[in-house]
Amino acid sequence: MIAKMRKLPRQTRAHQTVDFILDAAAYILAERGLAGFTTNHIAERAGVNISSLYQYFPNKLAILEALQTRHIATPDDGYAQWLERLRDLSLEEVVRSVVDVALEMHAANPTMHRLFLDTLPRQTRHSHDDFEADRIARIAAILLPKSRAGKDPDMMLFITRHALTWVVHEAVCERPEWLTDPAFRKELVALLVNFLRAD
Amino acid sequence: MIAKMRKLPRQTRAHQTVDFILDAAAYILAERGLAGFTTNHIAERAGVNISSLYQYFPNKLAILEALQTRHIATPDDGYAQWLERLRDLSLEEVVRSVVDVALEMHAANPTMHRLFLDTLPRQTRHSHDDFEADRIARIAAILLPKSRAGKDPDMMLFITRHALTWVVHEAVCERPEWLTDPAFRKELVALLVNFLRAD
Amino acid sequence: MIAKMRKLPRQTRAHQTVDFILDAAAYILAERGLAGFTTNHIAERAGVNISSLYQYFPNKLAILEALQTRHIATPDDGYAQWLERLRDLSLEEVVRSVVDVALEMHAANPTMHRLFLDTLPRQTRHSHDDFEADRIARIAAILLPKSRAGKDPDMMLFITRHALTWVVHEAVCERPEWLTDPAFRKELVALLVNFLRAD
Amino acid sequence: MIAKMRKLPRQTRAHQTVDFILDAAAYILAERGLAGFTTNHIAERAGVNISSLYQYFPNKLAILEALQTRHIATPDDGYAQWLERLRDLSLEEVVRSVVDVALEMHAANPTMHRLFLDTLPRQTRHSHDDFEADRIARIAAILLPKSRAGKDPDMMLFITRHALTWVVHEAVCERPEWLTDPAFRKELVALLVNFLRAD
DNA sequence: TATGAATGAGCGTTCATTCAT
DNA sequence: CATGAATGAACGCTCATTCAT
Repeated sequence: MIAKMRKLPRQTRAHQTVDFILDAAAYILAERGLAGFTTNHIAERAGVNISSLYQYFPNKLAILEALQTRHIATPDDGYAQWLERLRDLSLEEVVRSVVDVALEMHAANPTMHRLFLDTLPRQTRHSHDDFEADRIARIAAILLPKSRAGKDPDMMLFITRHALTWVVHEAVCERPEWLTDPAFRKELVALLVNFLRAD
Repeated sequence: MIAKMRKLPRQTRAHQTVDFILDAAAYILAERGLAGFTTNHIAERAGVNISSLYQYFPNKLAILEALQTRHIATPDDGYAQWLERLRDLSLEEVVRSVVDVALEMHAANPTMHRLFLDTLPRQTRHSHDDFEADRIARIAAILLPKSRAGKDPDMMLFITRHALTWVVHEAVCERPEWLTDPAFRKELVALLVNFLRAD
Repeated sequence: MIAKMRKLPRQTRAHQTVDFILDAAAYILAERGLAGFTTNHIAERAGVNISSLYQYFPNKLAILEALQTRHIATPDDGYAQWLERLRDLSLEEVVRSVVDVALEMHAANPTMHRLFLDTLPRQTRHSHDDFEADRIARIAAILLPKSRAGKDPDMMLFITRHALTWVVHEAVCERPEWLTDPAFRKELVALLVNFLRAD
Repeated sequence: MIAKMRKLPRQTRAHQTVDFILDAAAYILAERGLAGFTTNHIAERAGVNISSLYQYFPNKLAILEALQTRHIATPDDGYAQWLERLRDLSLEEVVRSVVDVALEMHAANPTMHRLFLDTLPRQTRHSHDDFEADRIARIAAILLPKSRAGKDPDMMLFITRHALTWVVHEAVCERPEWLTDPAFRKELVALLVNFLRAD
């Protein structure tokens, strides 16, 4: 968010402007899709002049990225601690915790998550997934030692990661109510635990 | 492919033209993404006049859809028979068979599959997935009786379906070589069987 | 109609083709206006191939002209005789006769006449009016000697001619039922007779 | 002119742009007819970017309408007063006054009036004539009581209105010099007075 | 800092017309 | 004689972006 912005807003008024723009951008993206996602429309909807928009964002893509970035919780200290605590838990407890986090993350603002999943092609989709991947990778590093010894740990990791991610993603799009349903959480845990624990 | 075409090519020359157009469309989509997917570029690349393009396709979207349709194997008689034969198999055997089919389908032309997954947003993606969904749904109807009794069969089905689909999709995009790797197939089977068979 | 056609249809089948084309042209003109009056649409509506159309008409304009020509009664022998007979009548009788002819001409196919008046700009409107003008001019040559001596006979003629023509035209467009109403005819006669006769 | 514009020009520079566009539009319409009346040509001739044109006019038709509107004198207070004064005049004086106004209106800018009459089909012609119709209708309300009692007053009105309008229109197109010729005015008055006063 | 005005490249699409069969 | 296929020029219009106030 910082990296790609032309200049940082120094006054609160400017902060507002940026927020207006991003809100408008979200609205436009939702309402008219990626094709209708035009700087002119965004500016108009935001009630700011198109030139003002370009004062904060160097180009259209930057808006899209800022939009995505705004909805990813940046990992903080709490995260590191949480990660640390996982080490001492059982496989099932770890998985349960991970699944919980994934569900919570998406349950927080499912419409926004869905927006990106629905309108953006894979290529355009922002680091979001990278972030997630990274986190899950770290977690996996904790998980693997607790799991059966598969031939190719990378492969197990890959499957675990994407199965979880995408089943949640599909739920975001098609069964958002499940995101807070304990039964769903239980099934997800079953899916992963049984896979990792092995036969 | 037929449905959405403006008029059917009658002469072989015309058939060629349509093929050129679709080939070019694939090329353009791969090379410049959905944003660069313009009728003018497609026509130019195809070496046909833009008007010829519009003689066969009523608009841009139709080309995209034709492109997707061209790469879906239409279920045939063999499919029905195969489906029938599943009934008498064990859970594990059924899953194995299903996973095999999924892998084969994508292994056949992974670049093409990836093309769509990478460049098209969910919304634009054609019935392909619907097809797949339908098939997997039928299969699931066979699978469920052989599985543990979950609280919500719909949920189990949902998870099974998307876990398989998307792990394969991600493999298409990032580990295409796995599509023919027996180890990958074995892990996938493990994922699903252990989930369905229960805890 | 003959003059501008590329080749004369020799067989009855060809005659039909030409008729189909003109019928379709009329339909298209009525339904989509002059802007939608395209050779492709006409051919399609006529059920003939576009190339066949071009075998009979050298270009689009020719169709439009043929269409207009088809609906002008070409002056024949009866006309000359009728004209001759006018010479011996009184002013009022002549005017009555002229008004009758004008009304009959337009009453015959008012929708067609209206079509041209509504959709074609003055410039594009075919010789129709020229024809009419010519006839009315001849008639005027008979009328004038029977009328008062105005300062500028050309002017009187101009006014008489256009007043009649356009009042009828407007009636065609907005009060087609008047075209056969004796009261309307009587008023038109009054308009012209009182103008020509008097003070 | 205001109604159909996308946004109002705020700076004088913008005002100029709009004027340039309308001037160019008039030129193009005159020079190449309605068929050649393309937004690209207009913009080029106006020396402004095509996008600027679209910033002020939502589409091609709007330009045409603005062009027509620009040349209709909007009825003002003077008009109402003039109308009032007619009430106390004799039939002949009223008609004379009305004819005068009609002639003056068209004499003011005959080429412009001709432009519309020649190039635009009836359907496309703007409210101009409606305006005129409305005014003449009001006037007719004053005229009729002073006239003979015809069977169908609506019919008399119709004839009076269109005879005047179209004879003037034809004069605009073919005898513009007559618009200021007292003889022409006298003949027009004769046409209408003798019709209304009756036989 | 924010606004109105301007711009050029390009897009999707249709048209009148001609060529090959 | 009639058809299917092809073509190039043009059209209306929008986009992301920059300049002048």
